[in-house]
Amino acid sequence: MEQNWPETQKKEKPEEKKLPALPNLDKFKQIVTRFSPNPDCVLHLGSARAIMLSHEYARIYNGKFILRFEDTDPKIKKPALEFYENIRRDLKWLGVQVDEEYIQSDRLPIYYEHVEKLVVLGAAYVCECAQETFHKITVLRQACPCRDLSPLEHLERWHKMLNGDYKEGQAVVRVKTELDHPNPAVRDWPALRIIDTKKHPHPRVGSKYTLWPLYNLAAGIDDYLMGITHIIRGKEHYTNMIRQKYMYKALGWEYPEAIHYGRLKITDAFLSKSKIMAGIREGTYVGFDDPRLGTFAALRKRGITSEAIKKMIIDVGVKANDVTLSWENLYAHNRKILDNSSDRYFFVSDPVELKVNAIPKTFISKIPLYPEKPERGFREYTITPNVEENASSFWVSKKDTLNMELGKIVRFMELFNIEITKINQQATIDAIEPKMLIVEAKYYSESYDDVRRIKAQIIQWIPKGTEVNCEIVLQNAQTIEGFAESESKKLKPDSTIQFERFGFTRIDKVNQKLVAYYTHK
RNA sequence: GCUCCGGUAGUAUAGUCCGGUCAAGUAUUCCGGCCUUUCGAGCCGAAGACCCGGGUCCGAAUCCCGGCCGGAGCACCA
Repeated sequence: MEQNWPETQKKEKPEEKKLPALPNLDKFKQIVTRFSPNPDCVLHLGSARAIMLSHEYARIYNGKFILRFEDTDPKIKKPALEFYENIRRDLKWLGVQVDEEYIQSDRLPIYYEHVEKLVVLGAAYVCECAQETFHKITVLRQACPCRDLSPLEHLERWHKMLNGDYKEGQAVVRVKTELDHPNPAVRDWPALRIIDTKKHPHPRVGSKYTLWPLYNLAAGIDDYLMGITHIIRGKEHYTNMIRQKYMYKALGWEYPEAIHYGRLKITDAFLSKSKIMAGIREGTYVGFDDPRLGTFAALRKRGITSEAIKKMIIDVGVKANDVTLSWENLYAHNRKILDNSSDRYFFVSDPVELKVNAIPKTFISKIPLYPEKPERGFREYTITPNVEENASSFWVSKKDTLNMELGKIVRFMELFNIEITKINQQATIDAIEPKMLIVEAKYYSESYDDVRRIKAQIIQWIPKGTEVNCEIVLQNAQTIEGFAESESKKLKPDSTIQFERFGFTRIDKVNQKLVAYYTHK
């Protein structure tokens, strides 16, 4: 026992938050969890709880994690081929190891078998009532005309269903519950219906089947057959557990442990499939990875790491109340990860030309990629003043010129100090186009120590002529244009860096132009 | 409307089952300071919460009742 179930709640130091122990562990030989998405959309942060918690528990207990595609609605929540692979890719990115994978559209005969069994047992029946009629009757806690027919008659109806004698909407299989159950939604729930797959072909199996299980039948049977010990899913499924328990009882099965957590939202992001899909269709979003979306694809593109998401989810835990996460919280986790793995580079936004005169010699600036760890290397720039004027021009951020005034000493980081000799009226700078600003300075001194005491502003600089055009895409999809230093051309797409005094970004494209996505400060 | 579930600082969470050690812990945010050739990291400090009202009890964040607020379900969706 002790070995099988490592401690989940060690007292120790309160360093890493741990998940609470799963209930009734000793009832099971091996813990089995599952994540069961409908491949009708991409995955987003709203699914993170189900994924991370289910997977994490499987790993903690040396159990098994199953991915199950629930693609049994070819009509309303129609799956699409692209999303199966998409979901697998997202899970991989999230660091999830799938031990087994199932696709429900491959398993229809299994569901049919169980339906037949339930019908024979008298635990399910084929109902020919119109939907509306059925509800009118059950609201009154009464049996519909079909319910009390003999199992034999229902078996006959069932075979008619299999034969295709009914058309869409003409019959439905219901699982018997209790007609006086306080919640009308539980009373004789529908388990399987007919879909005209000539009109609505399934993306994987086309028109091969017309009888399709509903959620409670398919998920309920699969959870049992796959040996799921702990179901971790959203609280919208709470009533489904109650419904399914009737079927389990009829079949003599024991229902797994079920944990229902609350909805997860994040401020200002759309975490609803329908809104995402609508936005894509209408062209509001450039794609599933549009930075405004809460999809994993978008988060990935923005440089949010899966480790940060995992930490966040473990932090949130399994409570039944809804949570509205703040981006700041996610960023804090992510920053800790990125800070260590990201090299530092220079970026100037709204570049302003700054000419430095009276440069006494050629300077070679070796700038560490990561100041605290020189062993990570350097990038190097040589500043050679022109012979006519001993001058050289640089690009600096307009933002930084806002603080400049005549006579002020400013340090070019890791290069030299300058004194401002010419600049537009301070009050007007803000309104002037960066290109129209005229800023000049003269060389002041080289050593950092010279300006340390006066706390001179330390700014980023890029030698004119070496700049790389750079576009930074923000979370709101707006972009910032500027220049990055030339060494940034060596960066690989998908790496994350920090543009000093600007923020962390993920490199998206390195061509003529550098395209980066802003991650966070 | 009916059936469930939940309400601890800005955000999230611990504690609630088995009332006292909780004048409420932690993370993050915010604020102040230190450090730093980044407005990042790190360090120190400060601020900030038990939905409301009754009841039980020597004692309630924890138990009971009522209210308020929030969420979910009430599909031939998942």
